[in-house]
Amino acid sequence: MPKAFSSEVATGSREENASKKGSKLDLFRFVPFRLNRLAAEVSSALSVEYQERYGLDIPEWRVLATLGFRVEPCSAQYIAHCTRTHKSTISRAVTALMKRQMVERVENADDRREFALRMTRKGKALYEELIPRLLRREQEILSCLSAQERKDFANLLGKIENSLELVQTAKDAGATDAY
Amino acid sequence: MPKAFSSEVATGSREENASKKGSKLDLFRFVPFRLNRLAAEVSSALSVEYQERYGLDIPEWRVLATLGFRVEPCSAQYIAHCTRTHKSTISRAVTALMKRQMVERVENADDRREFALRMTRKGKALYEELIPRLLRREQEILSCLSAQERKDFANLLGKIENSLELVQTAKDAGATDAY
DNA sequence: TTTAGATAGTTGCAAGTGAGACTATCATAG
DNA sequence: CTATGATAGTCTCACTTGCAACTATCTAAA
Repeated sequence: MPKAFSSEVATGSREENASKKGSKLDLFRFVPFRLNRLAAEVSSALSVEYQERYGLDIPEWRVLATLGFRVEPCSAQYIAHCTRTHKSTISRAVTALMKRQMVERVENADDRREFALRMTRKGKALYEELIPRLLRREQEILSCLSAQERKDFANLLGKIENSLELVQTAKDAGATDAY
Repeated sequence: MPKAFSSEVATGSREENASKKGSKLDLFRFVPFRLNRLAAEVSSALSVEYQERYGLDIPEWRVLATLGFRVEPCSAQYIAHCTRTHKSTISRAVTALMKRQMVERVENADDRREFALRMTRKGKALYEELIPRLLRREQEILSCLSAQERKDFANLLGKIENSLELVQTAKDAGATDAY
C-alpha cells in the first residue's frame, strides 16, 4: 500500500474539534447524515428479499404493503399520501404490478377519476410469502438492541416523526397534491 | 369531496392486525420504512440550506463536510469510503467543486494515482458560513427531544450502526472497492 | 347551465446516481 | 526486469425518480 493520506479513517484527526474560527461539524455525529446512511443500508439489506427474490422495487413493495395492511381497497393517491411517495412513482408501481397481475383496480362509480386498488389472489400470495421474511430481517437488524431499547427507539422515532408531521392524520388525507 | 375510499388514512382499518393466515405488516410500525421516510424528510429540510442557499447537492456537501472536519487533506476515495458514497458520485462532486473553486487538489508524489483534496479559501468561507446553519437545523429537528432523549437516540443509532458495521474503522480504510 | 378551480392519475423530460468498463499507476512475485 | 493483480479516479450507460404538463373528472359558485 502506498504511504498516502488515505490510511486513517474516521477515527483519525478528530482531536481538533473546535477550530479557531467557527465550529466544525463531525459528519459522523451529525444526525441527518447518520439517518441517511442508516436508511440506505437498511434498505439495501431488505432489498435482498423483495428485489432479488421477488423482483419488486421499493415503490412496488410500498403499494403491496399498504394494500395488504388495509382491509378496504384504496386509491393510488391514498398510497402516495400515506407512504409519502410521489404520485407518479406510485402510478408507475401500480402499472407494473397490474402487468404482473399482482394488483387489480375497479372503477369508483362515485368518482370516475379514481380507482379502487386491491391485491389479486396472486398478489396476496406473494404478500403472505414476503411479509415474514421482511419481519425477520427487521428483527435481525434490531437484534443488537434489547427489548426495552427497541421500544425506546420506536418511541423516539415517533416523537421526531410527529414533530415533523410525518404521521398522516385523517384530516390530512385527501388534502392537497403537494404534501 | 366525493364519497370515496380515500377518506380515512393511517389511523383507519388498523384493528385487524393479525389476519387469518400469515401475519400482516404495518408499514407505519416497520422500522426500515420509517427510517427511509424520516431520512428523506430530514434531508429535504436541510437541503433548503445547502441546496437553495449555496447551490450544493448532498454529495458536494459531504465532500466539504469531510474536508472541513479533517485537519489533513484526503483523497476522493477516502471520502467515498467513510461517507459510504459511491466513488463515481464523489468524483463528480469533486469536479463540480473544483469548477467553482471551492476545492483544489494536489498531486501526491508518493502515489500519482490519487490526489490530495483540500478546500480553498473560498471553500472554507462557504463551509464556515454553512455549518452553523446546518447545526441549527439539526437542533430544530431534535428540539422535540429532551437532552437525555437526544443522547439516548444517538446511542441507539450508534448501536445499530455498529451492528451493521456502518462505522468505518482504520482497518477497513483502503480495503476494497465494493464496500 | 356555465365557468372556474381543484383533484386523480398518466406521461414526457431532465437530473441524479450506481454499476461497471477503462486508463494510469502502484505493489509484489517470479 | 516483467507479469500479474490491485487501486485511484473518470466516464459511459441504464435506470430511477421528481417535476410539471396534460387529460378527464368532479365541485362549487355565478
